[in-house]
Amino acid sequence: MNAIQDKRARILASGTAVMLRKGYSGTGVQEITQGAGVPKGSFYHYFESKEDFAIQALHYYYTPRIERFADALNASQLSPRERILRCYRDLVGYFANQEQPSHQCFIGSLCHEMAEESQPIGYAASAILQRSNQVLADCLSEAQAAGEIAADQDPAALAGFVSAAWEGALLRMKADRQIGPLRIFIQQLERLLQP
Amino acid sequence: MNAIQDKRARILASGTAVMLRKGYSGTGVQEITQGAGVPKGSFYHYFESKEDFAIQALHYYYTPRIERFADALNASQLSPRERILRCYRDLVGYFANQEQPSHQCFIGSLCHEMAEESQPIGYAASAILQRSNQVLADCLSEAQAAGEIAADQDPAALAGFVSAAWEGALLRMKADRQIGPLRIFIQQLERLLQP
DNA sequence: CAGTAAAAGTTGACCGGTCGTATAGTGGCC
DNA sequence: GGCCACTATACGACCGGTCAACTTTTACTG
Repeated sequence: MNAIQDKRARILASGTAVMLRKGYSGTGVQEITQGAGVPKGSFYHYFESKEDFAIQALHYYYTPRIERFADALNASQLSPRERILRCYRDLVGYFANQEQPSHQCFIGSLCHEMAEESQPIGYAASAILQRSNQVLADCLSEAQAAGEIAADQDPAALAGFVSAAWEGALLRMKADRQIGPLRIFIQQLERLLQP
Repeated sequence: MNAIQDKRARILASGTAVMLRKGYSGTGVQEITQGAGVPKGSFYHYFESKEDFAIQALHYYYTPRIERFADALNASQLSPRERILRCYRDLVGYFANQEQPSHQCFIGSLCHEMAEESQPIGYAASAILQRSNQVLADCLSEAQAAGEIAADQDPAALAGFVSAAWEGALLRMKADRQIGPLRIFIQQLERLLQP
């Protein structure tokens, strides 16, 4: 009972890590199971296919992250606007502390590679992005009610724009290998979140 | 002389198209040469390796695009701000006319997959993004001089932010299979480009 | 309980293919 | 005949996925 959960989790952990680095096509089932220390045959016992695995991995990876994101945006003594800014500033700080700024956006890489070829993966990715968007939109709505951002902004639309811009900034950082794009993002975000 | 250029170009054209759809790892050398109608053996006569090919393909694909982008942003009777907006509106219009909105961002997908694993690809991608950025920044600078956008904005930074946001919007469109994210981008861009 | 048979869970050897790449050769031109 | 741009072929490695065989659990019987 616990054992099967354990193996499944180990495959998920190992596979997510590898896919994060090498992408979907670049990752072999063998490499995943090897990293997890389980026989290759087990992979297809716990997952229907590599595609199915990727979908499970997406949820495995993002469920706790979205939860933490929501916590950071909800429970705080700061104003809604400041909570959002702090969130992103913290993220930038995290990357700034790396000697070689690098980041693998799991959902971004999976989308680019597979959203078109595989509808199920596209759906899963879309659902996760939507959930994350909702969290941010709720906080923006709160900020709007507090008069911290312009009243004529649609919170959901603004949330989508901010998420997209962040995604793009991460990609740019990856290419440039420096956090300049993230600093620009913060600077523009501050400007965007104004009454 | 012409023949070798022709074959090289055909490999580039075919390979770029395939990689656009399937990504770097998902594309086989065989598939590329098959699509180009040349023997597989020829591939390594014209390109050092698959990695080298990807870099050449990046330039092959983006050089004319950046040129057209620059033309659209330079030679026009419209104001700089309107030229930028029209550019992006046209792009959105293009996607809106597809029954199934889809887009493959070559550079985005290559970055996600390879920017980290392969430094040469990362460099090439970074250089192209920078060139594209410069074009937009120049136009923004012009708009600023004309008093169309806020004077305290750094044109280069703003250009980077806009590009990143566009990139993210495209990715989101790909996952959602609808152009909502692009419409949001336009709406926020209009707001961003204001005195 | 002990014994056992059926069911469920687990796995590694193996499948047909494709991968990126090296190289020995081919055919045509000086 | 010598040269060289070009390509057919072969290579070992690895791909995602299958499945028969093995092990463990479960359920039931005497």
